[in-house]
Amino acid sequence: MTIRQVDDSSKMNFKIGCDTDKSPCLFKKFKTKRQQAIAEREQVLLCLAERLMEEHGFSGLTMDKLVAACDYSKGTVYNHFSSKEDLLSALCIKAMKTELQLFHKASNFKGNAREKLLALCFAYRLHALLHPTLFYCVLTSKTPAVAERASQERLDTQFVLEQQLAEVCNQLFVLAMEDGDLQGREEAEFAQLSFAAWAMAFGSTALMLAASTAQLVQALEEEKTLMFNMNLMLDGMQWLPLSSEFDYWDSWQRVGMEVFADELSTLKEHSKHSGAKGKIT
Amino acid sequence: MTIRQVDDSSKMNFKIGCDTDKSPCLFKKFKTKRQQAIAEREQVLLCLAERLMEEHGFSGLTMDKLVAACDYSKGTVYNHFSSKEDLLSALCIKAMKTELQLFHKASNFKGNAREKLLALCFAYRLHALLHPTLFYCVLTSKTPAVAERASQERLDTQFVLEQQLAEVCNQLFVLAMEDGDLQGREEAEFAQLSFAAWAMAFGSTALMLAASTAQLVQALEEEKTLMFNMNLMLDGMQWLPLSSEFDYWDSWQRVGMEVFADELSTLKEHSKHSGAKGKIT
DNA sequence: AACTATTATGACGATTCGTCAAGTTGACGA
DNA sequence: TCGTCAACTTGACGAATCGTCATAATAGTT
Repeated sequence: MTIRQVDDSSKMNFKIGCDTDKSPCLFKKFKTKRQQAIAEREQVLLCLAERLMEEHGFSGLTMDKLVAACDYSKGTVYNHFSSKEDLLSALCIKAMKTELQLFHKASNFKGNAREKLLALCFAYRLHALLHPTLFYCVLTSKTPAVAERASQERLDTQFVLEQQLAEVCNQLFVLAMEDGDLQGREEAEFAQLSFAAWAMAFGSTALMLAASTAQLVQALEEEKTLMFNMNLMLDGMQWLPLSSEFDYWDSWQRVGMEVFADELSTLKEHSKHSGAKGKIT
Repeated sequence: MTIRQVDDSSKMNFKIGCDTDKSPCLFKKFKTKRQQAIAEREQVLLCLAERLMEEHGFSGLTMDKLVAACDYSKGTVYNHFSSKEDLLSALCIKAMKTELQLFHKASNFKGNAREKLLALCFAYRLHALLHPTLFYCVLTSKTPAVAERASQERLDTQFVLEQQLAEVCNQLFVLAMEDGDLQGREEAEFAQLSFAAWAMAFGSTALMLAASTAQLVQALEEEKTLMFNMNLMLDGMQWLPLSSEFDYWDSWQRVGMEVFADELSTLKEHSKHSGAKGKIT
């Protein structure tokens, strides 16, 4: 199997088994029970960190608090995450993984290519609403302040996940092309079009999440706004069928009922318990 | 003792270019020289803070460092900014004010309504490139972690500025309607359409600024991407003339040459001195 | 059991945030 | 010019946090 990492002896003492699971389809390839236990503990720590952040807000996540909340000492925690930024980066990875799962679920929606893309956007917004703190976490991880202090391994993982997320979107353009819904576009343009879709979904979602700006758009129906914006842009791409000749609001609602019923009820439950909007502080 | 608007004739700042009450609280009327001096000092502190952030990065801005860098004591600095978040909020206001100035400049571009909207986007991107750290600053200020600890007065100012920025955009929709370039839209829809434009401009700009995602779009021509995305969406709105029948790339370049020549040369100068991209850490 | 490589511990120094009691300033009236 | 007092300034301080490292504990091997 894999050769043991004997080479880098200087780091050996300080780095524990940061699981080298760059490949998502992972065999758990741990030599010892010990490393296995360490990897499992990392997941426990991450869940704890996520809970701390959801409860006490974004700035309420502290290495000291995490240490106090778990059964291990500071040194042990620092063996897993070399800095607070590294922890953030790990949380970002966790968020992207669940996002990817939602994406895969969304692309199973039965419908034409454009409906599937809307389903993807539905998943994107759903994820942001379910985990608003993690959404900010992903944003923050792009900041150089974080990126510069995160371990290279995690940065690589982030990059891979980003590509996988983008690939799900790209495939829909290929599908639309095959179905004849998108004409006169070169395959080389797909990256550009895909980026446009991503930018619109991200921009709309992020702005709607931001509290103060919400005052400006409170007159709008938040639920419909993302779909509305995406439709504007997809019409601009001449992606058939156009929104004037197809009831995408019906599709949007069906995505919620047919694919994400569980998540939506969780969301309702959640917002009942904790006020109007998820706390992010 | 509260004689408010009596002594303004003696304190009038004769600024070239009729500055009536556009900026809400910059040129207030001060009762005493002392308060005048304090207000001026606040501007000095803000400039210092901005420089600290540009030099040492986003996380390099510290109250302690600011205190060390200026000639005043900690208590005095805290008299101006009640917390680090309040300072961030003040920087955000500063950023939005310069952005508003760029917006006004942009709307003077000679052309049809859609060209003017593109000019606005040009200004938006320009501002982000000129002050990447301030761009992140504005983003961060929307975060509850910051908003909850900023003074109410600053939050109000932010809200006013936000409305003014949005109003510049809204006016272009009115203009397009009057010119017959946008048909079949109710005025009630303007807020929605304006939000869509804002979301697209913000999403595209923010994603392109984020370092790691830039790897995904490095194949694209960054310079053209924002314009491309905006055109997709504006075509979707049926905002005439459509991009298929008008050379907006020419307009885009003319905006740079005719309106923002100075800023562009500053930008080039800046990027020469300090590597490829602005540091944000 | 003894030995060694790996992991765990928590006290510690360094930074940073924000406060406050004591000291200083300056506008104003006498 | 001087005294007064409200407003402003100062910097030492306590609390919280970050990250390190010498030392203790443990698992695996002989």
